[in-house]
Amino acid sequence: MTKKPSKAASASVVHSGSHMPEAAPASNRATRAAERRAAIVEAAMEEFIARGFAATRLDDIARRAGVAKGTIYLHFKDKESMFEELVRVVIVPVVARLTTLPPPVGSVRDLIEAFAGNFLKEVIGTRRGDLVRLIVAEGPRFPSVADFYYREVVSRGVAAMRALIELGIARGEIREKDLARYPQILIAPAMIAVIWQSLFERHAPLDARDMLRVHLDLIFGERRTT
Amino acid sequence: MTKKPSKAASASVVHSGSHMPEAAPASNRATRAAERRAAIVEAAMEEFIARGFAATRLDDIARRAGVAKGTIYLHFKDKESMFEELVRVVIVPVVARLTTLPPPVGSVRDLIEAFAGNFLKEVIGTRRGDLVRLIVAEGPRFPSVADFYYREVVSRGVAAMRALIELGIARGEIREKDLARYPQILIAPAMIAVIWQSLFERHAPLDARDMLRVHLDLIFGERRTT
Amino acid sequence: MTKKPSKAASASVVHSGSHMPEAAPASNRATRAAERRAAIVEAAMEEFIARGFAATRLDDIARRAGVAKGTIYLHFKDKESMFEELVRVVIVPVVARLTTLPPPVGSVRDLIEAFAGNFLKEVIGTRRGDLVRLIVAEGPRFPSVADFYYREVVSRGVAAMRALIELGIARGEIREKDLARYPQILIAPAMIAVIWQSLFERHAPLDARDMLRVHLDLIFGERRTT
Amino acid sequence: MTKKPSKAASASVVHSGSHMPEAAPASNRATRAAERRAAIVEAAMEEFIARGFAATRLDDIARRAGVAKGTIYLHFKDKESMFEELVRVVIVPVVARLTTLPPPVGSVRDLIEAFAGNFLKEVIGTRRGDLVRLIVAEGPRFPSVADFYYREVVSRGVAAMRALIELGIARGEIREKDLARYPQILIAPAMIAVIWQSLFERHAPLDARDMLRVHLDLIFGERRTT
DNA sequence: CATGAATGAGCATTCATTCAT
DNA sequence: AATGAATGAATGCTCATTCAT
Repeated sequence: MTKKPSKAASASVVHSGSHMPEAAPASNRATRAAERRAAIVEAAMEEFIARGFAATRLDDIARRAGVAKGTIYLHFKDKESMFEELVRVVIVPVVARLTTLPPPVGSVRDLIEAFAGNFLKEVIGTRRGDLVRLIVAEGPRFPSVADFYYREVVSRGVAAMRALIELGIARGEIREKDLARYPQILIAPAMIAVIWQSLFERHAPLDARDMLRVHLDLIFGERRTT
Repeated sequence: MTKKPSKAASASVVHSGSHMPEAAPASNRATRAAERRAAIVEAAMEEFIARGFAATRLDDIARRAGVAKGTIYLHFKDKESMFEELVRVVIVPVVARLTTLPPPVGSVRDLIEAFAGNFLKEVIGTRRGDLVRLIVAEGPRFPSVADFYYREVVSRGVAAMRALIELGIARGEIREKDLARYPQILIAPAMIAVIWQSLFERHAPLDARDMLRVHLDLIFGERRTT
Repeated sequence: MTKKPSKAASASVVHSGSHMPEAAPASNRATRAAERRAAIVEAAMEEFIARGFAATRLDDIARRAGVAKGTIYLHFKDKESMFEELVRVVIVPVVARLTTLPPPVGSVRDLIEAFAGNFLKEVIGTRRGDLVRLIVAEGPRFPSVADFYYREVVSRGVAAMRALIELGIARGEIREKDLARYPQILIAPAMIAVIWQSLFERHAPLDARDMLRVHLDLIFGERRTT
Repeated sequence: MTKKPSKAASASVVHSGSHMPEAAPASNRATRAAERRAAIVEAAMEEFIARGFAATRLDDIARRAGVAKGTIYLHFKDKESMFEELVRVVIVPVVARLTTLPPPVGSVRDLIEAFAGNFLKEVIGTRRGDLVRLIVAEGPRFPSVADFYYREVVSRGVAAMRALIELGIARGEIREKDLARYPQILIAPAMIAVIWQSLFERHAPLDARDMLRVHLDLIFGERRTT
């Protein structure tokens, strides 16, 4: 019935950040295919986040993407590989962006605060945050997804945090030396914030930015000047 | 063929802590019914944890519980309410146990360490830890579960932690006064440990106990004597 | 809608020859299951014969058998194994009957005529004849069916015919000694008759009985008295 | 990837016997179209023989023919009419060849042996033999194919055989006068040989040539000289 | 109460056919 | 003419739920 349901008008997770001149018609074959594929990925992510892998219907994805059901199979082998590729496609640019840290000028705390700011803006409370929860939810049934996520995001993030922590210790900004062994502690409140937004936001709103600040105070000692 | 698969011999999550006289033969009607119900809950939890709500088949639950499929419907209205009741049934005794804190003798750090010890033993890396991940996974599709979990576990846990933090601040054990506004920070590494066990244990084992100790050092200042 | 579509009233291929007292109610669980299974086999055979394996819809089989689609899967793993088992179930009793030849009294020609008479009555122009054509049609795609058919029917039939031919040669009834090397020649017109009925009956009716008689005249020499 | 799979290099069934000057470049529009059509027919026959009508995918035909899927629809209305036309196109030249019998010099047996030799070389164990089996398989679902096959092949073949048999009877070569009423008996072993090759060759190889010789011995009396 | 055979709505996937390029 | 991306009806199979025994 409703052929083109306005194509998920919300800000695209997939394309955000791309700088290609979308204004131009640019409707050659390859472009159209890429657009459709992106629409499918976008729609699939919405549905998977909202319902989980097993409960998501390809019919709904197709409808939301504005394509026919069969079209999905022109781009993905089956539902499972769609899910797996989807995670890759969405995660990779985020990682790329987050790991492009500003040059190490200023204090370690400044660096970490910049990182946290990015995270707050790009992940917490966004579709991407929901995706993190989705990975937590489906990881055990999709080892390849868990593997990918560990390899591309977690291990890198842990390594980056460890490097910063060691720098902070060397410069005397961080007192607790054992922290370098558990960079997870540095990240934990941010992860909790992500999950909290998904599950409990309506029960008790959480000021993630303020919480992260308090957490950094705990690690670096309270700041004299805000 | 394999009709009665010996009912998942592992330590029951459901009954631990119950004090009903199981020793007695007690094969009256009511007892038998209660046993069956417990077996179903136990089996359902295993299956839901392993596959998620949507992908779990009642057939498998019945087989694991050693009952017929129809029997499940004598105890639960349908799959959804089974899941919802299941979470209640499993969560309640855990909460009861965790909140039965020892009397506030000794330092606040000692109290929190006792709590963390319990958590390490009873939750992290156990079936109950998996249940937490399951709630994170299915929460958005089961508002009643998320509501229940928030009300019974999260809000209580947060309140309890806040009380302890305030006590610690009052006694001078904790320096960071803002921490009382975000007890989540205190709990975050424990939650991360729970999730880490489920998803990344095989990629990189995590010494949760040691990590929690480091985290407490961060909050209370390093301990002079271990 | 049409719940019980009168269950293919035609003479059952599956049960024909059984002498169980169907008059009795006899509706215990096992009996009912066997009846349903038989109904499915019956219906499946009709559909497979009429449309071939690939073009047959399980929906139609179910409707014709008077059961729900899911019921089929209580009895057969999938469409393929249903087809394979079906051939076995239908073929076996036919083989049993045909190989129960009358005791070798009288001439070899009498024996073979008795056999041909059976074949005319039980196979040519019947559902079972159609099944033979179906096996010819689907054999290449179902090696297991071709294997089974060769092992249970063809090799036995060839061996039995060879024994009769050798007996006929020994007794001087058959002159052509090389015939023992190709019992297929003896059977060939009967097979042609089977196929002719399926394909060309409406173009040119074939008196199979008379044709087989002429063929035997060819082999044994013309009969003096019919 | 493998766009043009070199077009099934084996001897073409479709073109064999054609005398068009393929050597010339001859790339005008009409010729190119005819070549494509021939490639499609060739590919379609391979696929239909291998999988049967219903299980054959146009995709596979197109790939094998080295054309795009849509191109098939420039030559054929749909899958059904492609199958129907295909049978015509392939059968006609075979019939033409087989019915071009050598002038009736020598004995009737010689004529029939010449015919059998042709059949052995051109049909039994070849792609065309498979096509016969395909017609047997799909005939009931394609009355037009069965009609065509009966009209063009079967009725002509039967008439030709009958003429030969009557000649043989008249000349005293054939004793069994009733044979003229059932020319099918003359052809039956050849048909059985065709089917045997398709289905049971790997179970028990059949020397078709020798079998046909024995069959002729049966009809004509054993030959004095080989 | 307990059972498990039976049901049928629901869904992933396929593939003949169309049509814009 | 030729292409192949797109379509969507069709179909095999699953599984939550029911109910006669």
